[in-house]
Amino acid sequence: MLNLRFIQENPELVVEKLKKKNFNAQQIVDEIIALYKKKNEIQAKGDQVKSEMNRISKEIGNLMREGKKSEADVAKDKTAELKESIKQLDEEFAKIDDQVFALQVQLPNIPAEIVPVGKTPEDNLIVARKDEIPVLPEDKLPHWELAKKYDIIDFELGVKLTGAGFPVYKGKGSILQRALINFFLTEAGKAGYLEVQPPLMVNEDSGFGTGQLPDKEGQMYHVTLDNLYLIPTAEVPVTNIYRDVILEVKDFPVKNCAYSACFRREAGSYGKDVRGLNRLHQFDKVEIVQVALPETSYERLDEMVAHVAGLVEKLELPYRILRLCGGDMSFTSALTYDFEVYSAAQEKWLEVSSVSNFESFQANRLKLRYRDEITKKPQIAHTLNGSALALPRIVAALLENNQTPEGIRIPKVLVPFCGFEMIN
RNA sequence: GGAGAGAUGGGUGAGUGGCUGAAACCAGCAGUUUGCUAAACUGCCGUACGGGUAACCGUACCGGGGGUUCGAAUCCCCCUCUCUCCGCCA
Repeated sequence: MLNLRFIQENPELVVEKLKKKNFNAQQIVDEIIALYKKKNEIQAKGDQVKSEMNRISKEIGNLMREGKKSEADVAKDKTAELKESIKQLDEEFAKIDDQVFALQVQLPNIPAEIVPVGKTPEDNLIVARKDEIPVLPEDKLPHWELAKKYDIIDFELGVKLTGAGFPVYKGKGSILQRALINFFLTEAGKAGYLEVQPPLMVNEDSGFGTGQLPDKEGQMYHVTLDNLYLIPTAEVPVTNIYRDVILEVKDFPVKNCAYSACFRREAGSYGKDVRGLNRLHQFDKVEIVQVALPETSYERLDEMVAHVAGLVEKLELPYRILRLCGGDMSFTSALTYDFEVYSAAQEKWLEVSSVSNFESFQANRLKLRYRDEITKKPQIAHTLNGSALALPRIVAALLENNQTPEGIRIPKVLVPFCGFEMIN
């Protein structure tokens, strides 16, 4: 959510910058400014009337204490009109306030200066690549076939228990999952992230704080009986730790990591792109989250990107890093880097991580602030997060790229976590 | 699920209709004293919106929403959450 004052003071800038996200903000911004002006007028008027009301009330109190009941009654007569006026102004104010808010939440975050112009994933900018594609035998298999061959992931069993997109990991498949989670958390810990285990369900306030609600309600599983949402990513509970918090400068940088299962409805996505592990309703992910000072948040973003790059390197996977173009970025992000690994049997790139700086967009909703050392006033902080990493597509690439006639080779770095070197 | 108690500023905790945006204490910040540390003393010390270059001023906020009243942290209603006991249970 963009700051109201900021919109009001920089309307042309907002409209201009949002064009990069292929978003025409002109009308919304115009309406916001008109309403904002009106809102201020009503507030000024209301505050004045309330001030008068408070003054009379105090006077009545004094008169009563002095026993001047008849004078107090005279004063009381004056209040009826003021009271009615306050009621009307309050109602009008609330109405406009709601209208402004409804418009405000429709505006996406402003993209950073270096975000490439573009509309589709083709316009994303490849900023780094390490893409020596492994040479696989003629009879190479996609991961869903390998999963069946070695009996490590059972998609049909998941359908029986729950439905499509809820696979059952078995034996070495299950151990591989556990090993990856442990590896990712260990690496994050080494990089200074404090590990947390968050709840897997969140309330509405949390959903709003990170931007899932109200716009993307259909993406989450909703437990209606208790009005809770299954988290689509640990970003939601972990970032919301800092909702309504005022940090001190000495608290920075704030770095948290968390493993969680993630739940996504993925309504409307079917077909060959969702085969096997490519797109699931439930999957595992280790997330890294940072709260940063505005002036250093882009340094923190670079640090996070470097951390994620280190992970895919250690897993010996071909990868590339994309700087997302305006049209492919999320609503809430100011700058996003996607990581893709190459899945050599499917012969396609799979997104395994998305690392973003949200600047003050989430923090505004979260009321996440820090106390400025000089002015001592609360200022909006910046939030960032990234996958480090999401498991299923990593597993898909590992299985496909490391298949050999003898079985599937486990990358060296994972062997101590797995306890075996081959899946066979 | 049943019964009861409660929700006040960073923390503890006072406050049953006006002099309370809120005592006191602790923590924190600035200063005085001090050879250093400690202690003592003095002052400051919530957030948001609006106005003002600023000092500051106005308004709102004592879990959330509504009501009574000239006036509500305080009285009434609804909701949420927390705690205690009982039941159930990993």
